[in-house]
Order: sequence, then C-alpha cells, then structure tokens
Amino acid sequence: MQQAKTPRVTIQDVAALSGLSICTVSRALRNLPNVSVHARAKVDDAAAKLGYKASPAASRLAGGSTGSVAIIVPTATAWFFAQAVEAAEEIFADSGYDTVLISLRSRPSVQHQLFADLAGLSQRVDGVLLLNIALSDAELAALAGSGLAVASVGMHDVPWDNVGIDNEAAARTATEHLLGLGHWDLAMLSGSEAGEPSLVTANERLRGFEHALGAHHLTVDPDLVLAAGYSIEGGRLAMIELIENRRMPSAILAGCDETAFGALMALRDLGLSAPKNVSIIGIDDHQMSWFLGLSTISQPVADQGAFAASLLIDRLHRAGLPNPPASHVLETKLIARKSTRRRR
Amino acid sequence: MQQAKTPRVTIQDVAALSGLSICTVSRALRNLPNVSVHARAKVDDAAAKLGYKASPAASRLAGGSTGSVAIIVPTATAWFFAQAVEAAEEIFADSGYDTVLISLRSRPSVQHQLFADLAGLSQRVDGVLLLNIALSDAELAALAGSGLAVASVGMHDVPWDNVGIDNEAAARTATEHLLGLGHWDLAMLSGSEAGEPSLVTANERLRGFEHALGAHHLTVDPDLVLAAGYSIEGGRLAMIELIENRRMPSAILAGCDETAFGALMALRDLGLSAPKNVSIIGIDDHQMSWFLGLSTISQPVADQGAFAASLLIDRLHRAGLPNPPASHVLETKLIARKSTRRRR
DNA sequence: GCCAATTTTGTAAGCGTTTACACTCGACGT
DNA sequence: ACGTCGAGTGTAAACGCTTACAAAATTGGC
Repeated sequence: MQQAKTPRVTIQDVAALSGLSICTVSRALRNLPNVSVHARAKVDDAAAKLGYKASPAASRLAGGSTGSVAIIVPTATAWFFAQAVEAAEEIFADSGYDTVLISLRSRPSVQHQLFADLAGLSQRVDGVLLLNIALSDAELAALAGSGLAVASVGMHDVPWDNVGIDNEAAARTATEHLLGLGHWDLAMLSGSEAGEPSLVTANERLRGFEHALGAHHLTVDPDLVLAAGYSIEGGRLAMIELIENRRMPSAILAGCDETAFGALMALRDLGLSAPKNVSIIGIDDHQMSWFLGLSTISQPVADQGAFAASLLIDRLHRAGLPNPPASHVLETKLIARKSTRRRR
Repeated sequence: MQQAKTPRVTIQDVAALSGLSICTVSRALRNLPNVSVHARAKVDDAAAKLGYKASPAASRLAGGSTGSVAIIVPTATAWFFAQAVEAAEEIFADSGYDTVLISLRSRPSVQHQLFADLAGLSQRVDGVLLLNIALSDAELAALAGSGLAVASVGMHDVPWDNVGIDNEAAARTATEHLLGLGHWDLAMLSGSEAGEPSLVTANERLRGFEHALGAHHLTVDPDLVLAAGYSIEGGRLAMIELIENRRMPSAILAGCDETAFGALMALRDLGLSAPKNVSIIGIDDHQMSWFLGLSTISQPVADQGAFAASLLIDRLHRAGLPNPPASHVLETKLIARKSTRRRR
C-alpha cells in the first residue's frame, strides 16, 4: 500500500482557517501573552480541526524548541537505569517530547565527546536528564552554561533539580537491621572501586555502614570491608576473597543487590548459604531480590526517573522564571526477606 | 561559568573558507555525485578545520535528513530489550545518529497512537528499528509506505530487513537436550498467553517442543503444556499449577529463562529443587541464568540489536537503491548448566 | 581547433517556524 | 476632544539547509 501523500498542514493553513495572521497563530499556540481570548479560541479551534502539529525542525530552526529531551545514562543495560529510563520516557512522551537516549556505555571517551559538543547537543534537544553521571567541575559548568534545561537523578551539589535517595541513611538502616538481629561482626562489600562512575553513591553507603556501627560503639574491621564494584561478578569475587583470605563475618552488607547476588553465588559454590552461614542484606531491591529472598533496602527507582523527568518538563515549560533548583530525596524502605535472620 | 556564545559555524562559513559556493559544499558534504575530487577535498578540509556539523533542524526542514532514528520497544525494562537497545544505540551513535527511544509500555493505545501519526514520526526521524513488535496488517502497510527506513529484530514476513533467531530450532534443541538426558515425560511452560506481544515467538517455541517430541515418537501430554507468559510470576504460577493440579514431569522446557526462574522459585517454595526433583531448561540465556545455574539456549541479544541497527544505517546511506530486504537468522547455542541432569 | 555533450559550479527560491518591529485601535487622563 | 499608552495584530526578515535551474567549465568527436 502506497500511502497517500498527506500535504502537511502548516501554520499557514491554521492561519487561513482561523482568519488570523501566522504570527498570531504562532503566539496563540505557544500560549504567549498578547493574544485576545477570542483569537486564542479561534486558533485552538482551527488547529484542532486541522490536526495541526508544529514542525519541530522548522520550530527549532527559527529559534524555538526541538520538542525532544535527552536522557543520559552510564549504561542502558543495568536494571536500575532501564527502569528509570522507561519511567522518564513515559513522562516525556506524555508531555509531547521525544526522548533521545544517550548511553555513555561506561566509556569516559564517550562522555568526553558528548560534553565537548554541548552546543551541538543543545541544538538537538531542549533539555537533558542525567542519571547518576559523575561530572567533572568543567563538565558541570559547561552544562550549566549551555542553555539546556537540566535535571538529574542521584547526583549531588548540582545547580539544577535533582532527585535521589539518602544513600547513607539506606546503608545505615540496612546495617541497623543486621545489628538489631544480634549481629555485631559485620562486613561490607562496598561498591567503591576505581573507575566506577557511581563512586559517590558507594562512598555514601560505606559511610552509612560506618556510622551505624559507630552509633553502637562498634568499630569497623578494615579486613571486613572489601571493594566489590556494583556487579555480580564483583560481589562474587569479593565474597571469595572474604572467605578465603579474611574471615567469615556473622553478617554482610552488600553495596547493592547485584553485589549481594554475587556473594550469594560464591556462597553456594562453596556449599554454604544465607542466612544459614551468614546473613546478607543488599540495597536497591532489584527485581531479582524478591525472587532470591534477599533482604534489602528498596528505593523507588521508577519514581525517581519519573519525578526528575517531570521536574525537567516543568523547567522547560516555565523557562525563564527564576525558580531555584531544588534537591528532592525520596524514601527508602527496609525489606526483610529470607537472607537475614537472628544470630544464634 | 557562563559559556561563551559560540556563533555557530554554518555552511556559509565552510563555503567561504573553501572558496566554493554553499551549494557545492552541501553536495560535497553529503557525498552526492557531480562534485570534483578537488572541490570535495577542499570542502572536507574546510569543514574539518571549522568543526562544522550541519544543523539537523535546517537540514530536515529543507528536505534532508533528521540525523536520528527511533527504536521502538514493547517495554524498555525487560532484560532482552535493554540489551538490544544499548547495542543498537552504540551503532547509531557511532554512525552519527541520535537514538530516540519509544517504549510502547505494553500498552496497545500507545502503539495505536504512534501508528496513527507515522507522518509526524517520519518528520522527526529518518528510520525506525522495531524490536519484537506485533504489527497488524494495516500498521505494517502504513509503515512500509511511510517513507521511513525500517529494520527489525525478531519479526517475520516483513518487507524490510530483519534479524532474529530460529525460535523453533532453539526450542527443539532444548527439548532434545532433555530427551538426550533420558527424560521422556516432558512439560512445557509456554510463553503463549493472551495479550502478550511476543505471541509469535512463543508459538514457534511451542512448535519446536512438539516437533522434537514428535521426532522421537513421543506425544505431548496436553496436561503438561501450560501458558505461563514471559514473566517470572507467570512461570511461578504455572509451576504451582503444574505440581498441584497436573502432575510432576521428569523435565521441563520453560518458554524463556524468566519463566524458568519463576518455576525454580515455585519449586524452592515447595521444598523442591532442580535438577533434583525435575530438570529445567530455559531459552534466552538471561544474565541471571548463569548465576542460577540454569541450563538454557543462548541467543546473541546484543548482536541482534547491533546487526539490525547496522542494516538500518545501511539502508539510510544507500537510500533508493533497490537492494531487496533480507532476513538474517543468528545462531543459538545450548548451554548446559546445573538445572538439568540425566534421568535416574 | 570548433561545437555539442557532459560535467561541475553557482544563484536563488523555498522549507515552516519565530520574532523584531510597525501598525491599528480603543481606553484613558486632562 | 486630543494626544498617549498599551493591548492586539500583521509584515517581513531571519534561521541554515536542500535543490531546481541556470551558468560556466570541461570533455570529446571530427
């Protein structure tokens, strides 16, 4: 079937139908001031009747908006990001924006390239949503000065809207859960590892662990804090290292659920298991955690993406208004499942 | 830091520097014929020197390309799609295209809306990559006639390039693995379920199961074929149904790994396990399958996304050439792990 | 060497918006 | 009544590119 060539309805058509000038139509459609209610009604009517949609290309070229926003993720495959991206995409789509996905693929060079051409980017999108991107000062400044609307998830001290969780509190809660179960000989498989972009998060969680112990007048045994990265394999390796070269603690806080999965796997391979030989709790409430019965701290992943997205849209809509950037922290919640239990 | 307002380098600048006309520059940059090698060299040189990038908006408006492609997915959160999307995005980015992500969010209304305005879409992107989208005849026709370049993953009988796997063969191989282990009393937790978009895939896999049994002169027991959907929860429920209201087979083929996860979970909740009480094999080689020791049939997920993406880019580059659409099927491979073992 | 055929190059007219600026027209103060 | 002001509207010039079409330069055949 060859599709009938629809002769694109332009702003001209709307102007003609409404009996007004192109200029007035343009203003009315964009809700600019200085348009009489009467004219506005006529225009809206005509536009609706014709099913008119402004051409993003023409709009952009003439200095208007592109009608699309970018989501920048460290990697699109991780559960957390996929989740947040989908939620944000939904908000964007519902607001009439296209979502352009930019994955850094954990490669610094890609990030460099991207930030080297922010001018190019700002020509293609109206705003960007950053998900857990580690920014250099220069990058941050460049972005802030690029004219792009910006919002982010899981970032700190940024001059734009941000939404995230309190990682330190999450780790503290998790640790206290362990403590409350009578465990006092605690290990942490921290996410911290050279090269990891989520360094900040990982450090915060480590701090939460330390503070919780401190609050109970316990000291952390350096032997029981290992860098595991935020991956299954990292968790597995760290767990093996812990058992073979350090010593088995009575309970473990994993930097994130994936780390915990790796630990669980190592345990199983050694003929051990949680909570029998050791209690394990993670952070994130990964989709699979429920499946594996992993105790964890849940965070509202989709909500963070959606919330940040809507903040970005807000900015886009009331561009220019001073409206100081705000930082929103969302709630986390302890989910006790089967991988932790009272110390014998 | 306020960014210095770069006074955008336009095609004019390139023309001036190269001492040629705008028109020649435009042609040279797009590798059109009728440009002398000499001119081409000068232009490329000047463009490089100036770091010139054509404005997508202006280009599009004047009838050129938008420099972006859309990836359409049923849902962005599923492991398979996240994987394929990232791989495709990499290809697109490397080819200089922006990737706009469109998730149908498993909602038919979103799909309707999208296909109702293909003209609008074709104004914003040059091509689309479809991932496992179930298309009505009308939608297929509309897309084919939209002028958009199209490629897809996991689809059938489409008038554009497609890459996928042989689902029937995959299921057959899996089934034969079970058969080869001495199991003959086989159940299948099929992906087929009303409302699922991947119906086709599911049916093919079911057929593979049946054919494998048939080839060994075995008949499939209707009691042992349950609809489970392509989800963990579906697998769990189906497994419970199987055990409580049907009967325990000696081995199970799960429609996909997620289904198998659910089955494994149900088993565990009932104090049973694989392969002790029943052998289980899945299809997909989900990231977690390795972790869980699930035997499965692996398919090259990222490769499919990347391959389809590159086919799409190819189309875009040599637009117009007849070049008939081709269907590529990628290899699958049996991965025997710990969830299957020889029948006692 | 000359003219037609064939490249190669340039000119200028869009593409569909936005926006600076000019204009019209009542309302208002005096 | 009369100039002033401001809200509402229109005119026309960008925006940066593509592309007919025309012009110029090159080629080739005799």
